[in-house]
This record gives sequence, C-alpha cells and structure tokens, in this order.
Amino acid sequence: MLDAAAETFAARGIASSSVSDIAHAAGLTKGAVYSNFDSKDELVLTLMTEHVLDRLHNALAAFDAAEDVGLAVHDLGASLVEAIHADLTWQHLLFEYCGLARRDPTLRAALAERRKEGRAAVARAIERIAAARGVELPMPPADLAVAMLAISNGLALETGMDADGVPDDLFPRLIALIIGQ
Amino acid sequence: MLDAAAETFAARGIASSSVSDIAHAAGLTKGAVYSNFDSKDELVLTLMTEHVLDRLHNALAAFDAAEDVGLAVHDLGASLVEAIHADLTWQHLLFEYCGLARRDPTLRAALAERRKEGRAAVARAIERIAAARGVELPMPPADLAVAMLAISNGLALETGMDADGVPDDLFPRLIALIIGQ
DNA sequence: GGTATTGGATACTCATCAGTATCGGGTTGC
DNA sequence: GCAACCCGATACTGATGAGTATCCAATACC
Repeated sequence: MLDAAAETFAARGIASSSVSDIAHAAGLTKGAVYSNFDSKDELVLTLMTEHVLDRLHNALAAFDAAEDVGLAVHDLGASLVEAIHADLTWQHLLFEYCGLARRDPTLRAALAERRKEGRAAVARAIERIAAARGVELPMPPADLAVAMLAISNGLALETGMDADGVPDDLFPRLIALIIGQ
Repeated sequence: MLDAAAETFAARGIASSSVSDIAHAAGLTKGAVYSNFDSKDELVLTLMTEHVLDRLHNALAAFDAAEDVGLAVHDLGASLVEAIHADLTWQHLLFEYCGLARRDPTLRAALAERRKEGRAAVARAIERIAAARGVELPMPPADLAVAMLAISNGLALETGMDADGVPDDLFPRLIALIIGQ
C-alpha cells in the first residue's frame, strides 16, 4: 500500500496523485485507503516519515562502513553520491513535501523536528569519523552536517533542472575541498 | 497583474493559487486574466521567466560590484547571502516550479535552457573575478558555478525545513573553504 | 460622431477529487 | 454454527477550479 503510494508519488508527484490513483496502483480502491488512513495527509505523512528514516539509516550505515573499512573521505563521498543518484526521485519528493510543509504549521513542525534529528545524527557521524582519523574539521560538525545535506540537496535540485552540467563527482570534490582532503 | 500573481504565488504556492485568486489580488476577475494570458500555465511561464532573468541580472550586478569596489571574496559571499535571504520566498517558488517542470517536457526543456544560460553567466563572472584578482580556482569555473548555485539553493531548502541550525554566514564560509580563501 | 476593437465582468460548464455513507463477505471468537 | 467485526467495494456529496461564452463599456480609429 505504502509502496504503491510511493510509486504513484514518484511518477506523478504528491499533490497530483489522487487517492484513487494510489489505491488503483495498489490494485485496490479508495475505500481501502480510507480504511487504513484517516486522510490523504496522514498517508503522506506516514510514507514520508518512514522513508526519511530509511534514508537516514542508509546514510549512517554508509558512514559506519567508511569507518570500518577505512575508505578515504573521497570514496565516502562517492558512495554517498551513488546513493543520491539512485534516490534522486525521492529527493525530489522531499522537495515537494517541503513545499507543502511551508503552508501547514503542523507539518512544518513535524518536518523541522525530524530534520533536526537527521542533522544531529549526521553531525555525530562526521565527528566520529574525524576523530577516528585525526582529521581536523574546518568548522563545527553541526555546521558541516548542514553543509553536506545542503550540497547534496542542492545538486539534486540542479540535476533536476538540467542533468547535463552537473558532473557526477562534483559532490566528493566539493567535500574534499571543504574538509581540506 | 504579474506582480499580483507573484504575491499570490508567494503566499499560497503556484499549484494552490487559483486563477481567481490571482485576479482578485490584482483587483480584477478571472476574465481579465484570460484576456491577457491563454492559460494559467502561460501566466506561470511568463512570470517565472521574467523573474529568473531579474535574479540573474541582480546576481551578475553583485559580481560586477565586487569587481569594481574590490570586495574580498568573503564579503562577496556575504552580499550574495543577503540577496538570498531577501529572496527566500522566491527561491522556494523556483523549487515548486522545478517540480512542475519535471512532469512537463516542454517546461522542462525551457527551464533547462534558461538554467544553462544562468550557469554560464555565473561561470564567466567567476572566471573574470578570479583573473582580476589572480586567484587560482580549484576547479573549472563551470563546475564552480554549479557548486555555488547548488549550495545557495540547498541552504535555502534547508532553511525552509528548519531555519534554526542554518547559520547566516555558512554560505560565505563554505565558499571561502572551497576557493581556498 | 459613428463604428470597430479591446479589456474586462458575469455566469455558466465540465471535470476532478477529498471525503462519507453504506453495504457485503470473509474471518475470528464463542 | 452464530454473532461481532473488519476490510474493502460502490456509490454518492460537496467543493473547487480551469476554461468558455457572452455581454458591456471605454477607447481608438476613420
């Protein structure tokens, strides 16, 4: 059900997907949706929350792998880029969701909360890796976390507008410059 | 008329603004809109095109000012940040527009074209400034232009999700690190 | 001064979509 | 076996919004 919703949203966007569309994609009807969720909004919220947690989990796993296996910072960036590419559609969904949240105080608060947690988790991961490798960070881990997320999202946005001209390895190159190798 | 549309879009978003809303904001009615534009889509396209050109023009003016007055790179970044802050709403409109374009091949092509031009203009400005100051760029100007636009947009996105935790001066600090002072 | 043109108003149509009410059929518990 | 209960289907409602048809008035043009 949530999978069907995810597919539909990916194909048509959140706002342009009707509840019927979603139900149909799941091989069911509207009634089924409304017997599982109170409203379309709740469905969206559930789906996004779940996926955001997934993404965060994956990203942190990548960090941990980097720590364990001893990848260079550059390679870590590359592996993140790969994840981003595979997940471009999702990132664009997040952008739309972000736009929706702007006009809905409840949603906005919920999103801000989760985002804070996500940033904090990334910040801790950065700090851990830096400590493990003896890397001197050029700014507080929290700011660095914001920067990494922003660059990742910004590049995804740019890719969405015009995929040519956004080199695949731009992200790791930027990270390397910011970290100072 | 376009001003009214811009205000309405800023307040309610593009998709959630009805043609009546826009007309009303202009002190007119739907008929007036449809006697000036063939469709809502055309109105949106006109408005966004115009505003994108404005933004580009302003950004380039900022670059030129930097060159003339001899601001440090850091200060240039700060002045850009100011422009971004003032224009946050607009940037969020661009994100929504970008999402709309994803599902409309015509729109997508138009947006990609304008984006390419914008990036090229920024790249030329960067190259010019670097040459004027004898700064050695860490990567091709084109890539640097993409990076700057991406970081600016990424930070705007992040600010939209949770304004706290995105320091005002993060952008110039990142630029400084990337350029290497 | 009279006619054509244009910018805008009013009042529709038509489609879409969130949400509701109600019904059926299968499963679970007794 | 029977009753309570879900889960899902069907068939609505009500609202909204894009787009259209038509009319009106003011201005421009001859």
